[in-house]
Amino acid sequence: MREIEETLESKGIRPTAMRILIYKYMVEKEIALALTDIENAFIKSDRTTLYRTLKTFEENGIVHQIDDGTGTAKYAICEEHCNCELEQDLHLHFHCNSCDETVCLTEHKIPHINLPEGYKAKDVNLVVKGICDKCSGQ
Amino acid sequence: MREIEETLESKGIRPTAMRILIYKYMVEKEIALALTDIENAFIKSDRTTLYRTLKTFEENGIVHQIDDGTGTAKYAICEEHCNCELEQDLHLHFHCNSCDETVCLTEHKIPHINLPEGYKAKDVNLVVKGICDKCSGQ
DNA sequence: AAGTAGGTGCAACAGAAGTGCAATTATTGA
DNA sequence: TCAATAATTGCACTTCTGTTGCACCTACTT
Ligand SMILES: [Mn+2]
Ligand SMILES: [Mn+2]
Ligand SMILES: [Zn+2]
Ligand SMILES: [Zn+2]
Repeated sequence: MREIEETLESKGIRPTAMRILIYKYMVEKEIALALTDIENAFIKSDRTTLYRTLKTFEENGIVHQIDDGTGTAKYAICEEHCNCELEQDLHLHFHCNSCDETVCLTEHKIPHINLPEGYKAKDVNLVVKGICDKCSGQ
Repeated sequence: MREIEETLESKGIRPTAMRILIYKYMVEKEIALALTDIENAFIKSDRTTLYRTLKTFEENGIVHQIDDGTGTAKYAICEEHCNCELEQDLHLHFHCNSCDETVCLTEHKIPHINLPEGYKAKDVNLVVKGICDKCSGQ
């Protein structure tokens, strides 16, 4: 708890009760979460607060946003020393068509992509869809 | 014109006036288009018609849908012998942060991605963002 | 020409994202 | 300590994209 407070403070944001709870929840879940997911977990709090909390987290490099192709944005806690606010977040994401969960595969970095003449890459997004380990293990 | 009719018929859909015009428009544009883009180009036609036309096109392998990370779906004409209805569409897409256009880089196939034990890939989406050739050439 | 299947237009709805403003809570410093 | 100030939260409302139901129209079939 104290640890989470320090993490938030170290990233320059004030560790309010709400923020600590949301951070804790996201760490425990281990999968990427949509605003709606968090909304359902914190029914006593307002959507806008959760929305702005995620935005603040993102702006301060606490979470990164993931576009997994489902149409709704997902968010996941950044790794310890990730600096995705500065550079791009290089790991790939996996979306399971069976359980509908999206996870960060932080160990799996995105390979270098070469582009035609004149194109300059700033960011790369790689999402693999299929069946996750939990679902294929049945 | 006759050519477009034949293309549509060969894919099993009726070549109505509307469909021919939309197909023609998408071929000429050469970039991936959102429903709204097409809507603005065909103000006399209804959103729903355009929406369902794109859906029909997609279901019959005439266009493929692209999620470029902007939050709105884009559509682009499929290559001559692409069979993205059956397998996944393997080329990568590029979104320019300057002109906001998304293009298919059909020559650039997505490299093989290896996944952790238990994960099974069915589809891969790779989007590179940055500055396109037209915009960097200035 | 009548019947039928497919295509189109209108209206309405759902969900996600985003904004303005007032109320509340936390921090500052006199 | 306590008023002033700044940050955070909650409520209401809007916009945008995607989607569906239903009625009407149009084009093929026999
Ligand atoms: Mn991630
Ligand atoms: Mn493409
Ligand atoms: Zn799964
Ligand atoms: Zn450009």
